[in-house]
Amino acid sequence: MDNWDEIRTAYQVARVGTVSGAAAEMGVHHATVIRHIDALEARLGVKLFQRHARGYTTTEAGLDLLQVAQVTDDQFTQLAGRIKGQGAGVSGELVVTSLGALSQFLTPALVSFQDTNPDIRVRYLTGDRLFRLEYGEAHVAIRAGTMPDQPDNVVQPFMNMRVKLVASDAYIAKHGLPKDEADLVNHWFVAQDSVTSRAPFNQWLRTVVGEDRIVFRTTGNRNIARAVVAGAGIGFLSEFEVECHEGLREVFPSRDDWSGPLWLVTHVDLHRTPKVQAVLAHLKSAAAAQV
Amino acid sequence: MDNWDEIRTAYQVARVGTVSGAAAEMGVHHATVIRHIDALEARLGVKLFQRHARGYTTTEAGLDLLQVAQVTDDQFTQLAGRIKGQGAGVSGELVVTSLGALSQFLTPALVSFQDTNPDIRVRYLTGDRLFRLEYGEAHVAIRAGTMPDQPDNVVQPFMNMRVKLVASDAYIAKHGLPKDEADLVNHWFVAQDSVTSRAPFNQWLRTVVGEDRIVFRTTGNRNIARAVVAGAGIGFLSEFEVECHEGLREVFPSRDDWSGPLWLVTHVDLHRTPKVQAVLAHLKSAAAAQV
DNA sequence: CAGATTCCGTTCATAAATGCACAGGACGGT
DNA sequence: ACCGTCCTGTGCATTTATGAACGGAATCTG
Repeated sequence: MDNWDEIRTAYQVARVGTVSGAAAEMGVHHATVIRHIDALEARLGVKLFQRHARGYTTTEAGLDLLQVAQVTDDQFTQLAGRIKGQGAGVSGELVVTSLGALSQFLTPALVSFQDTNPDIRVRYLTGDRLFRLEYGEAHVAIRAGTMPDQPDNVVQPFMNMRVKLVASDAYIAKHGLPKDEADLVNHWFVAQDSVTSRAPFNQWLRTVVGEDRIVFRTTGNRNIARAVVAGAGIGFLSEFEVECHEGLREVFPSRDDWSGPLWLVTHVDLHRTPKVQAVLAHLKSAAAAQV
Repeated sequence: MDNWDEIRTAYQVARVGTVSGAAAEMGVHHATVIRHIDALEARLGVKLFQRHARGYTTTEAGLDLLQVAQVTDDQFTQLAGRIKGQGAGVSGELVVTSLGALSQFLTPALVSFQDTNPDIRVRYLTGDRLFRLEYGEAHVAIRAGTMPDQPDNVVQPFMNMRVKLVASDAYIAKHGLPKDEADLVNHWFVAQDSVTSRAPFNQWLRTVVGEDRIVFRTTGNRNIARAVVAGAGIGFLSEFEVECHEGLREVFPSRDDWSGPLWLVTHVDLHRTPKVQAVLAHLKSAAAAQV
């Protein structure tokens, strides 16, 4: 049973009772209606209508089709309403993904967004692997580093993630504070496990101190924070993470060339929808308030 | 929400996950699939899919469409099965119409037909007005008189309705039996009210006896039978009606030129269906058994 | 009873949808 | 790192479906 348009034509004829009435209803020529009916009946091998001078009256088969197609028509009308409304309003699911390090900042921003848009259901995904926008895994992604250049992605600058070089009180009690940059080579550090990290502060660290001074390597910002707190060494933490740990002190004032840009990335197919636009605006205003 | 074919295309894409897969499924070119999706999305104003190199993945709107169209597809498949099966099998409603005079013969024939086809629901309509096949009021009609020549009707000879010239015992006791045809002018008759009746036996009666010998006219074969039984006069009754009344005697042996042909009439749109063919065969065999 | 209306049904010109061929990109295996 | 495969996307030729016009039949109406 392919060719649903012919079913729709037959439905209209069964509903209205005449070919010309159905043709006017659908805005097509009545010859088209006749052709659809003939084709459908030929394929089914059963007459759906009895033709006479006053119009078409349904056979039993046509009556069956009428009832089924009536339901279908209602279903499709409701579906169209839902889809159009969904595109217009700000509702449904909203999936945002980012590096785990940003959860301190993003979580409250997303909560307040959900608060102002009660029809939204937020899913905030963080993880080591990159969630891919092009597979529909997220509506909005926050990416760090150099500007992404995926062809189907819409990229906007978001904010700078300030990082601070901090040490715990326990570490300072044991090794003291570095006097200046040159003194850093005499200290111990905690850093990202991946040697190839392209984050600006990691590159800076690699140029200033040798690899042998990095005594603790781990994966994930959370583990780095724990290691710093435990006194394993000096390390870079985002300003959000510094705020939520006790006993951390900044060993140097933040340098601008440490901070890497963050990008708001959306898929081109979703970028124009009001929902995505709304959350983008909300996140940007939250970022502005942060500074 | 017109153009149900595009919905079907979108449904297949949502189900399969790729444009080319859906195109192969439907036996069309993948360019057609792309065009359908684009047109549907443009009309809805919402993206149904996110495009990427591995295929199409549904958005929320596309998922909604998938679920609705899935139901529709099932419904249409079942509908096609019902309609095709209905065309193939002998089931459903069967509407037969005839003159009331034939109910004595037709009713048992239709009962036995329903007995051998339990899925049949018989509606046997008799009435003064002619039920019109072209409006779908009946599947099969039994007509008397000259061969009908409606353009959309299929006409087959059915049987000859034997009529007998009978009188009641009460009449015979009063007036005696006619000795021969010439003696008929001395008797009294019961006949159809309509002077213009074209039934052969009525025409014969008009030529043999004068109008003034017809002392009782009424409408409907049933009333004629009652008048004859009551002794009002001699009258023509079908052989079926003679059988079910007591005290009637044939005044002459039946003449062949009294009997008028009966016709089985079906609408051309229904004539080829197995159901109609089955009932036609059954009625013909019943007529043959009658003779 | 005759004109007017409203249907259906068919033929031919036209517009629209379809198929084809090719290009470009992404992914996976060797 | 390269090649093969599978996917999407687009311009062009063709088939297909559609629209316009006419004819015919039945019904309604005054």
